[in-house]
Amino acid sequence: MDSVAPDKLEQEKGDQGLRVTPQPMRRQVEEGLRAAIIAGRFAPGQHLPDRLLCELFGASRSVVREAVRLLEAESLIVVLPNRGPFVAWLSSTEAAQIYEVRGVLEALAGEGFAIRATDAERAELRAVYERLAAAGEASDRTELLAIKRDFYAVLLRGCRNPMVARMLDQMLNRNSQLRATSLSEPGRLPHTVAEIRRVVQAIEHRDPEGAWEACRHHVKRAAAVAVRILREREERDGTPYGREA
Amino acid sequence: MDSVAPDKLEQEKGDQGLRVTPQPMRRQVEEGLRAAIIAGRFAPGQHLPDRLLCELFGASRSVVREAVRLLEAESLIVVLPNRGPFVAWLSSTEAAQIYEVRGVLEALAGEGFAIRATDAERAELRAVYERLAAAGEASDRTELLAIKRDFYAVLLRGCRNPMVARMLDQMLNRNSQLRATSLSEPGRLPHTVAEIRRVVQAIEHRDPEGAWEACRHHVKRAAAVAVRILREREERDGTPYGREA
DNA sequence: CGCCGACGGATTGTCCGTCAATATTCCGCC
DNA sequence: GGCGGAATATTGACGGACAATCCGTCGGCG
Repeated sequence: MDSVAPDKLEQEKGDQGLRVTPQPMRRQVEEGLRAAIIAGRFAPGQHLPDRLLCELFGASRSVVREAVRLLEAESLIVVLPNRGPFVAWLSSTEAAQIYEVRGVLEALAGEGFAIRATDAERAELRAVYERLAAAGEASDRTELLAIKRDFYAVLLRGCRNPMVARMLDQMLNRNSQLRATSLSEPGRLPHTVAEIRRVVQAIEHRDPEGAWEACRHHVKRAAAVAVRILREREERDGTPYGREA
Repeated sequence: MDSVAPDKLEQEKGDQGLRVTPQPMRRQVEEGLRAAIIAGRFAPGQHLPDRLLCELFGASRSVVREAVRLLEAESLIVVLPNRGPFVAWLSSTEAAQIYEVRGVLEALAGEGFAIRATDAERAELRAVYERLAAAGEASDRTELLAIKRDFYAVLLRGCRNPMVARMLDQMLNRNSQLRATSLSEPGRLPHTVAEIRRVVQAIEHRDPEGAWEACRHHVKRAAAVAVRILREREERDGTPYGREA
């Protein structure tokens, strides 16, 4: 059994370089489906027959099924035996657990950023924060979500730990629908801005412990709001997953 | 676009109950392949042509490819475009990053166990620890690895947080080969036992903070040993992945 | 009237054969 | 001996086919 090791091949994904060959079809389906779920274009709990996905993406069943398998591993899709794929949904307890994990990962990312990021990256983070602070209550949700997405993009890049980035990214994807609702909670925005400011300030002072605490604090607050909303919704209409189109 | 939610279906995996229907072939391939990689039956960096996997598991290409996709999402397999799947390998810096993530997750698990585990589970954990303490230097690696696997099984069950369990399980799988080498480091075992004892004691005292610190400390120590060994190995033979049969 | 069971449609799980695109190997040629 | 190109192997993707399973419906029966 030979174990020939590929020579100068990188397994990192960051170095696709100047590669011009198109992504394989599978990736396109995978990314499209992931984006659609994260954006809430499919309702949680919705059934996704592979025939539907086939004609939606214009791909064959093999490709669709492989993409579904990947998203299943990310817990964005749940595959029931002999029933097929469903869009994953969250109960309030699951959401609380996710926030718990997200808290420590985000703290780790903040700490790493404070230690290892470049000055340019610090400035970038500050700039994103300023955009958030400038966005008043008037801004719509999509604007706010975009800013927060950018914030995390900078944070995950600057923390210099692809593993943290991968895991935290999964967590953020997993509760992306929730973030939309918790961000739109009336009166929540000023608190969010203040919490993020603490993170940015700690990072600018190169204070890893401070960044750690600020991140954990922020996630803890966000979790409290999101879980409360989710629990209220569950009490109101009995089902843990939405039914909006 | 209807979004009919399946009624009392659970998406948790823990409740397969008394289900007697055989797992789909795909799961068998997936689990077999995962187990083989974790056990080190394939060398890191080894190429796994799907034809090989097909006749190895007696399955068709579709099944094999879907299983590979899942393991790709777990980072146990790396798929190079137009080259196919390879067994993932670790550089010393990647290993360090994994240990960093594993540290906070394990701390979170320990904390959760201290807070939420039942008395029976505490006793179980203590029992596993006693087995570890009893196993002298004489024991072979497979025995030690089995005990540690049991330890983590109890820990992940008792922490009452399936998300932490999933993530941490992935991390443990990812560096399973490393654990074998770091456990067999001469003189390391007594330290390991002492570190684990601190974890168990803190949990028995229902001291979440103590458990947190003890877990982080244990992982930090294990990381130091593993990364050092890996770095030495890289310096010695230049390649970050083994070539043993 | 309501429950139970059989039938039929729909969907998944799996396999197979085919074809194009790409990577690897090897061989002849200069 | 090095180089270029053909031959081969492997992946990426497609579509059809078939059995097994699940779901809803309909009809029979107590």
